[in-house]
Amino acid sequence: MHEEIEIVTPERDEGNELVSRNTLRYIILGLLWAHPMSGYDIKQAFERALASYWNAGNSQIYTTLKHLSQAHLVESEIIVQTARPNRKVYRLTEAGEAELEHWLQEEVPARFTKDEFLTKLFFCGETSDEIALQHLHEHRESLRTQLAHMEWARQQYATRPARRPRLLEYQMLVREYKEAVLKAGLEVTERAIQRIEQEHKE
Amino acid sequence: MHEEIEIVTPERDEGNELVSRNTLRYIILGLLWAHPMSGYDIKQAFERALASYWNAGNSQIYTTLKHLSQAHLVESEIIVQTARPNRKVYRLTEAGEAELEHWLQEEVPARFTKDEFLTKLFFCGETSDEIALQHLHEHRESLRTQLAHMEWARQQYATRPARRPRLLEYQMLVREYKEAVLKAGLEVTERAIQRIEQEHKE
DNA sequence: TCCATCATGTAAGGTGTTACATGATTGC
DNA sequence: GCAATCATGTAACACCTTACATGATGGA
Repeated sequence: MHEEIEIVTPERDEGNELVSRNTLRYIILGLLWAHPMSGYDIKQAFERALASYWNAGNSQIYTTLKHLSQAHLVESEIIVQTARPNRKVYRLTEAGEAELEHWLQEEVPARFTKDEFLTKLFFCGETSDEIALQHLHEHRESLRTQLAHMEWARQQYATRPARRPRLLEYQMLVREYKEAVLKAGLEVTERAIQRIEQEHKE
Repeated sequence: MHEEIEIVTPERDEGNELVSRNTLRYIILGLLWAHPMSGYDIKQAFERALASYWNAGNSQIYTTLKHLSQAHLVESEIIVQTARPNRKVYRLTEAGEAELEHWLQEEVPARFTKDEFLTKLFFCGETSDEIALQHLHEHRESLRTQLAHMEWARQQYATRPARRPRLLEYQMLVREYKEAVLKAGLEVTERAIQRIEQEHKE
């Protein structure tokens, strides 16, 4: 009896484009390129820096690491600890680096956009203005929280001495982008709230 | 021998909140509330009005209609046609209306954001500025196309005589929101392109 | 003749989320 | 004594995408 180890390699079609995108794989490769990390570290990296653009639960992170390992894109080493559970630290293999490089060059696929707030708001004409207002208020709160997080991130980037300035440069650009988009959304939301509240006072 | 018909009703937990969200279900209910429609019509409604906020393929639309039908939230009627394939037109049941109403009142769930462009840009410090620039150029094009579509939609809303002004009001708000967000993204993208191109001329 | 439109679907597989399981240490 | 943190994972399922299947009509 022997274990069958299934080697999962990303499939490419004739045009050398990935059939399945699995963004999470590449995010993990991108993170590991910067530093070798454990699954736990990766989850933390998401929460610190990436969560506004992409996020994943533990379970997905650990299973993806396993897949990457089976595809020989990463390799792991167990760091024995006494007072804490052992850590399984992953690093990129050469194949992993090549894979990441390929993803970075590849065009961003055009995908369906999905925005649950706008989708619900779209149908709010089928219910009362009170309900719509409540959604708008909640959304405003959410945007303010997110903007506060962006401000926090800005300060992090500003104060941290950059060991690798190129990495930081693009992370700051992404932060700037997200902040601008959130602000634009906030303005429209605030105007809408005012407008609807005005109509109801009259 | 008899067929077992599985009645799929949306599950609620004790707090009376939906366990699974299945936004597409509610979008379809929302569309059918306005007019009875066939699957084909729904696909077209997506392309005309909804695609910027949510979209779905044919296959998903037809299977979801089937589910909704099994859950007695919609009912269908076959419209026989001679020169074209028959149409299966769906309309809301009372249970369907109640379900829609419930969804409209329910808070928008906080979910992970996913933005493939920003995610890739985040890692562009790990590759060359040339590659980043190419992504930025492609993204700019995409934003311009989307903005053109928003302008088209604005004109549609402006010229169409509103049979049900409340429905339109919120659709226009959503359009306005999306447009503002796209514009904000375009500005940051254009600034970034200029900045990076400047650096390379020096 | 060839392609687009009308119209409805099935099958398979990839992706993402929730719930669950485990167990020691450190700080309040 | 209780909760949070550290640390890794499995199982089940919900959701989404791609590819495929069918077949008539009408216009370029």
